Amino acid sequence: MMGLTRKGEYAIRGIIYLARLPQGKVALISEIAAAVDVPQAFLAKIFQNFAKLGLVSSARGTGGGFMLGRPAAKITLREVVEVVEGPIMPNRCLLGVGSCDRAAHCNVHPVWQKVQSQVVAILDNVTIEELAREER
Amino acid sequence: MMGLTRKGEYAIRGIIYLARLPQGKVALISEIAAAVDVPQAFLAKIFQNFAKLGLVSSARGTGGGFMLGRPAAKITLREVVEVVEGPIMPNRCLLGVGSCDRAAHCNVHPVWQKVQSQVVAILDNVTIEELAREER
DNA sequence: TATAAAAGGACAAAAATAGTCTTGAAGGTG
DNA sequence: CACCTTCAAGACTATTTTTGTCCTTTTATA
Repeated sequence: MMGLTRKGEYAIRGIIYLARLPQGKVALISEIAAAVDVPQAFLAKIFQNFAKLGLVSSARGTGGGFMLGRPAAKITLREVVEVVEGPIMPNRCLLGVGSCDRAAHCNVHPVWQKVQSQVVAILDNVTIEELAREER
Repeated sequence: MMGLTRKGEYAIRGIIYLARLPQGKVALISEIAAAVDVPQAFLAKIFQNFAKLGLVSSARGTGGGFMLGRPAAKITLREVVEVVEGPIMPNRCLLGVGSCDRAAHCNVHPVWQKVQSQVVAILDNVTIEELAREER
């Protein structure tokens, strides 16, 4: 329960790979996919999403490829996860008005709200730069 | 992402219904299902799990039905959720040895560990008794 | 123009979720 | 005992989500 899907894992692995590259270096999707052991076409989709959101920048044609769209220290784990998994949402109830007619008189609601904000807070506080650091 | 399934929602609704019953009163699965608006056969499965774990006690035959297996104040939301959804597990990595060969040198790992323990802590601190209280 | 790459869309397979149905077992009642 | 009531258990089915694949188009470079 409450689990990241494979897509989420792949996304994290992929962007960490980019973050570990020397400044200014671009990487082909084929290279990234091979390096982080993810089906290339699947990873390509994920990186398309990244690109649309500006998390990575992409260039086509010879010499093209992907690089981070901004410094790794400015990309949070939350962003990466939410791009592919959607908003962190422990329960439908939290979707908003109308989605849970019970919301008004539902004591469980505030619990999920708390869960959500705690998880968001944790993931917001982790940057890709930290995750990319090689340490032991 | 990170979401409760319908089964989880149903489980919570169902056990709260039980908790709101007067002491010692038993409820038929048909009654509960109608009251909380859940397919009866599906809810029956959920309650079978509850019974196996002792969260509810069940009796067959005329006059049978379900009641809480212990005081609502002694049943945590975490227990209820985990019975039907399995352990709270934001990432496969946390499953244990061998499940993630990256674990040893993976900086993301501790983040999921933190998420897990935070969520568990929240859900452990909420009892069904609290959830069953009618207030406004 | 030919080639290299990402973008985008349609499709397909597999797994998880959500739910049904049928039969069996246990317990009461006349 | 015969019969009815209720939960238990397992097999089955349908739907949705996840996890991919493949093919065509667009953009860029040489």
